[in-house]
Amino acid sequence: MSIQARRERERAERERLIIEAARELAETDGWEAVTTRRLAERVEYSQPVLYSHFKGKDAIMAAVAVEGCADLAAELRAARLAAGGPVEALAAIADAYSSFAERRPALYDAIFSQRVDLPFATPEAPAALQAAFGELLEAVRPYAGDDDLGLLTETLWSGLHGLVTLMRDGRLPREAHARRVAIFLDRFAR
Amino acid sequence: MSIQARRERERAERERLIIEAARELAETDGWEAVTTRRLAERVEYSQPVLYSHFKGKDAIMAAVAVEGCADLAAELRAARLAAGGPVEALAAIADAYSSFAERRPALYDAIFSQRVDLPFATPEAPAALQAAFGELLEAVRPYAGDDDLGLLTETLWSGLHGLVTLMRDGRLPREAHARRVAIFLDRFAR
DNA sequence: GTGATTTTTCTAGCACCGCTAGGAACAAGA
DNA sequence: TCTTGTTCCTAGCGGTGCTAGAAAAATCAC
Repeated sequence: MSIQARRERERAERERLIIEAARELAETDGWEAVTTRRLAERVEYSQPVLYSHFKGKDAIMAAVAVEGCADLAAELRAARLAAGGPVEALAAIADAYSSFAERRPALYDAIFSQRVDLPFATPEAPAALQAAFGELLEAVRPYAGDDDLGLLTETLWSGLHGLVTLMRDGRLPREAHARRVAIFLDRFAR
Repeated sequence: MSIQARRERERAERERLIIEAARELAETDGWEAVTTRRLAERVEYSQPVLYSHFKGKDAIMAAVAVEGCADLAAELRAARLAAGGPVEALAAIADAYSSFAERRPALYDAIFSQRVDLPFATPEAPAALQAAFGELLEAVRPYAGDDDLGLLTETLWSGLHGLVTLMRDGRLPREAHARRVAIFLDRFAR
């Protein structure tokens, strides 16, 4: 019995190791540098062990995404709680969102851009993801008015996502990002 | 003299052939199916000829993107001109934008999502791209108020882009898309 | 402790990718 | 018809994700 437990513990440890290696590699060199070979080398195992933990590279990315989402949720929460009133909270959460995307692009991409099969807008969505969305939702609540709160939050999220992604891959001038966000929030909350 | 001209004409023709093949393949099977080998087979030349026309696969995608952008610009323009007043025009253009992204996902991705080095927010940006942006700009103009028209247009664009991309890759429930767009436009124009 | 069995892990390789060097085939001019 | 210059293809490089089957290690039975 105990030996089975030890084995499972070791397996879980190694799984963590893989996820961390993937995240580190992605954050330093970008996702295109995250290959199964490099990953295997990092964790000091051969390639096939990765496939005993994850179905494939996509699943590894998904795992990294879920973890990263917890970080995002925490940052959003901190920003929201530190703010004085509803106006500041909305601005703070938008700022935290942008900041996360800028500081941790690889993580942001894994969560929101890369094609990776995570359940999103369903009850089966990872808790961290729901938590992050929940933070946005609370910031939006004061502005809901007659609109559906969930849909309105999704709209805010989409707006931020669009602003951030188009800016980050060079389709919108970076220097005006803050002003665009300000305009967006102003209209959103008006 | 004439022989040189014929050669250049043939070259241009073949270049068109490559771009069309890439677009078709991308639109039917997705960009991941567009490989230099398959492309070469389609145009009935060997792989290396592609590289005598384009610097690499990215450049081919960029060429497809520019072409596709002309289509988008035309559709946006048609939608805008067919609309009665400013309110209808904004709704129509948002609808046309969404519709383009849904009907021609591969094209949309090449233009707005894939990492492809096109000059965007500069004077050197392809004319088609500027034309598409210009259509958005005209639709936004009546709503500018005290805001900078360019920035405001970028914000609208970002919002639509976010809504469309998150919906299209399964991160937002598809069925509520129209309602989200409506909410967004309502707040945007309020 | 020793042999059999089960589990884990690695070696080697598949089919594919983008891209390119170097030689063969072709077309143009003498 | 022969030479020259251009065009184009064959073959191959180093890489990718992923997997079958052998080797090694750990566990169990005696």
